[in-house]
Amino acid sequence: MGFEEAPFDVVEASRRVWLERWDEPAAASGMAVYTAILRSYQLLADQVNDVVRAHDLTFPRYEVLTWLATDPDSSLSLSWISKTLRIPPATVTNIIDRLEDDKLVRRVPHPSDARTTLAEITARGRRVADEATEDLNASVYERIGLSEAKRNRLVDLLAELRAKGSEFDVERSGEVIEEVRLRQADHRRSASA
Amino acid sequence: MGFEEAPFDVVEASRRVWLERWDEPAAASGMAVYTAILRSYQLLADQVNDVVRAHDLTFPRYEVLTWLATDPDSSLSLSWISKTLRIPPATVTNIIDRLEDDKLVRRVPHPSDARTTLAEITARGRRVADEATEDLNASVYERIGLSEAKRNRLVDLLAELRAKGSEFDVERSGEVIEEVRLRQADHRRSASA
DNA sequence: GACGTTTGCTACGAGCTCGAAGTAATCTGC
DNA sequence: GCAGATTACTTCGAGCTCGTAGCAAACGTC
Repeated sequence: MGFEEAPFDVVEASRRVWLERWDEPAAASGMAVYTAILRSYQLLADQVNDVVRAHDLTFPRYEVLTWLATDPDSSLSLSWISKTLRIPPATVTNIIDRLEDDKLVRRVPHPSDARTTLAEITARGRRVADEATEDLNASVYERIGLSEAKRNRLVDLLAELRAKGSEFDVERSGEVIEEVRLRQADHRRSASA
Repeated sequence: MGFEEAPFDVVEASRRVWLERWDEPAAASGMAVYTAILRSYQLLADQVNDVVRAHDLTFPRYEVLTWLATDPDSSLSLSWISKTLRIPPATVTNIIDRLEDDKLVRRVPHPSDARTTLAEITARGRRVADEATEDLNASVYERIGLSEAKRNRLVDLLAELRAKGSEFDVERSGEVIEEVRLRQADHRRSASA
C-alpha cells in the first residue's frame, strides 16, 4: 500500500540514543511520544490518502466535505471551517476552490453578513462524501490493528495530551457538542415530518 | 504558538456522528483513532516546527541531521535515509541539497559502490543538530502534558498499532537496534582510546 | 454618522513533497 | 563476459501549503 517496512523500530532506537546522549528521561519520553505519533500518522495517512484519492479527493477536501454532509443546514462558513479544522484561511479558500471546480460544493453568500461566504454541499458532493466514507470505514478504520479496548485507551490518552496542549476548549467542548447534536436531532425530526 | 483553540473536541464530536450515522462501532473507533492521531500530530508538529525553524531547519532536515550526528561514521547513504526515515528518494535528494547549501552536510562517494552516495555531517552540522535538539527537548519534549507512566503507555499502544500495520520489521527490530548500539559503543571506546 | 479597528475572505508567491522518467552503476544467470 | 534486470540517485514538473498583503464589510466609540 505504498510503503515498505523499515528495518527496525525507529522510535525505540531513538529513545535509547536520547537516554544515553541527553540524560533527561522526560526529553527521551517526550521525543518518543512525538516520533511515535509522527510515524503512526504517516502509516495511517498513507492508507487514508490512497482511499480518498480513489474518489478524486485529498484528505482535507474529504474532511471538509464530510463536515458539510453532516451539517443540518448543509452549509458552513469558511471561517468556521478554518477555525475548527485548524486549516489556515488561505488553504480553506484553495480547498473550496477545488471542491467547487468538481461541483461538490457551491459558494453562497451569508444571508445577514456580507463579509462571510458559506460553502454549501451539492447532491453530488453528498454522494461522493458517503461513498468515500464507506470505503474508508471498510478499508482503513475497521482494520486498525488494535482491540476496541485499546483503541479507547489510545484515544483517551491522546485527548488528554491535546487538552493539556489546549488544542480545544475543554471547558465548553461538552456543551457545544450537545448543542450541535440537538440541532441535528431537531433537523432530522422536522425533515421526516 | 501559531494556533488557536478550537471551540470543541473534533474527535469526540465526529465519533458521535459516526456511531449514529454508520452503525459500526469498529468504524467509529477506528475513525476516532485516526483523527486523534492526526490532531495530536498537528498540535505537536506546530510546536516542533517553530523550534527547528528558529535554527534554520525544517523537521525532515533536522531529522536527517540528527541521525547523521549519532552515526559512528558520521555518514549514511541516501538510500538508507530514504528507507528508514520513510522519505521518498526524490525528497531525500532535495533535503540533502538544502543541507549542503547550508554547509551542514557534504556529499561523499561510497568507497566501494559507485552507485551510492553518502551524506556526511560537517562540524557545523553537528553543532546545529545539538543546539536544535537541546532546544526541542526543553521547549517541546519535556513539556508534553502527560505523566511519565502515560507517555510510556501511549508509546506502547502506538508501537502495537505500527507493528500490526507492519511499519517496521518486528522480527528483526530488536537485534538490529542492538547491533547499532554495539557499533556505537565500539566507536566511542576507540575514539577515547 | 464618521473614523479607526476588527473580521472574513482572496490573490500572490515562495517553498516543500513526491510521482514519473531518465541515467549510471552493479548484479545475475547463462 | 555479456544481456537484461535491479538498484541508487537526480531532474522535472504538477500540486499542495501557507505567510503576507490587500480589500471590503461590519462593528464600536464617540
